[in-house]
Amino acid sequence: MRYHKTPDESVRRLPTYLRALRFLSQQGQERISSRKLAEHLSANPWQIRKDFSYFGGFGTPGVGYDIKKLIKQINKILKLNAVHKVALVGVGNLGSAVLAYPDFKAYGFDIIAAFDIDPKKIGRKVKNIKIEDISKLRALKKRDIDIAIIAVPRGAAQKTAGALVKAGVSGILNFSPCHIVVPRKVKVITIDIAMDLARLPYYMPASSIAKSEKPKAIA
Amino acid sequence: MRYHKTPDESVRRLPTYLRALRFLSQQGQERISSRKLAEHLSANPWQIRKDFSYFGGFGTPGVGYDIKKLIKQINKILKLNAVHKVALVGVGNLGSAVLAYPDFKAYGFDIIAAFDIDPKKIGRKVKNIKIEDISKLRALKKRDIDIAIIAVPRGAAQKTAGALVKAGVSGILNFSPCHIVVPRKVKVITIDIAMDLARLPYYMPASSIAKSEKPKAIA
DNA sequence: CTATGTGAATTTATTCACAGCA
DNA sequence: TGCTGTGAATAAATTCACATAG
Repeated sequence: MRYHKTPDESVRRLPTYLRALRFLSQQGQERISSRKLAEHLSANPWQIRKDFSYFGGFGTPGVGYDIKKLIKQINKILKLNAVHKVALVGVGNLGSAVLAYPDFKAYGFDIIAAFDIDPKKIGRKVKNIKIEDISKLRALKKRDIDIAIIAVPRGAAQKTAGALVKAGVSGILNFSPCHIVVPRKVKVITIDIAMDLARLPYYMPASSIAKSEKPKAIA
Repeated sequence: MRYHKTPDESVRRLPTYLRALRFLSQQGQERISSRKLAEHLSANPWQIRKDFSYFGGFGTPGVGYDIKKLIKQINKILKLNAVHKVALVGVGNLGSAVLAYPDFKAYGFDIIAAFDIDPKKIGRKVKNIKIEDISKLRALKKRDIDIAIIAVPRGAAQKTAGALVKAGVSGILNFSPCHIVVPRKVKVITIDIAMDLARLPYYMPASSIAKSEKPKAIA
């Protein structure tokens, strides 16, 4: 393996490989070829092999990949082989759904703290986690929390992000529908459901779009 | 403007431009330069200009872009200038959060139907929408619904997708944590929260990762 | 004979640099 | 002068093709 800057796109694909491999492993499968894995994901075999090769090649020529071993390797690459303690900020509709999301544990994420600004919510327990006052947000680092999930209204998102950075997190998953600015050392991934929905119609055939148009024609 | 195949990446960025422009417009701003817009988004001016140029260039040299006009243009490109009627399938934690998500209306999406398999939920009203039996899912087309949101458990996702395709939708936003297969003419965008969270640690400095590791060292 | 791993070729996307308009 | 729009240059990602290992 020569020197390669790993494409960001490869990193983006690794979790989906992981998801598929975990599924196959649970089905009792022990080995898989890049071709079979590609079929399973609607992807191409050479893409998968290339992606793995950036990190060193984990397969056996003529045989394929050992699923369990591959899972371990990907976990290691993605730094998922240590448990990550996570704080949730904002226990509204979306925040509550996040708390109930079943898959986090499987990938090594443990939500151990939740914060809200609403006095009616503070002190209540959701999914065995006591909701704390958002003003108690400092010193997450002392509690070993390095990742936070922001699920507060748009107007509070940037302030929350600032507080989280001060509190020492180095990764943020942002569900608030806005761009947030943080120091370079902190990684933010924003999920804005409306943004994803908004690019769906572009790919849909025009004929399929229901004709209930607003009268907003462009000259 | 010559012939260009528009990069998919440009299409992915358009909704975020739209989000920023809507915000600026609400603040009462009427014009903006690519430089200022870029600052607002932590992006580069030339990227923004290039993105717009794929669709024809909407600005005035020496002046900048008329925000309202630009919003209309982007809406048109993304086919958001007609209302899209949307069905939600699966009214669990995440589905309920989606129903309550405030921004859909602003982008022209109207969730007018919700389906679930749980008899206890069927018939109940959530956010003014009566939950229907999932078996009633056929003929969404007749109700002018061209987009569906899947928020059912993993095991039911592929079956649901198949039913939706049969029912005539041509766009699917999939929240179930799995890859789903549909005919080429149907566009699927999958949001798997765990997948996004799973690539966060990769970008975090190793020193920041709490050392509560599982004893799963690789040889 | 099968399936990986990887340089090289190709395609796609980003960045630059500047011509031309207001 | 200030800012857009866009060819050309550069960089990044994907795909190919095949040498190599089991």
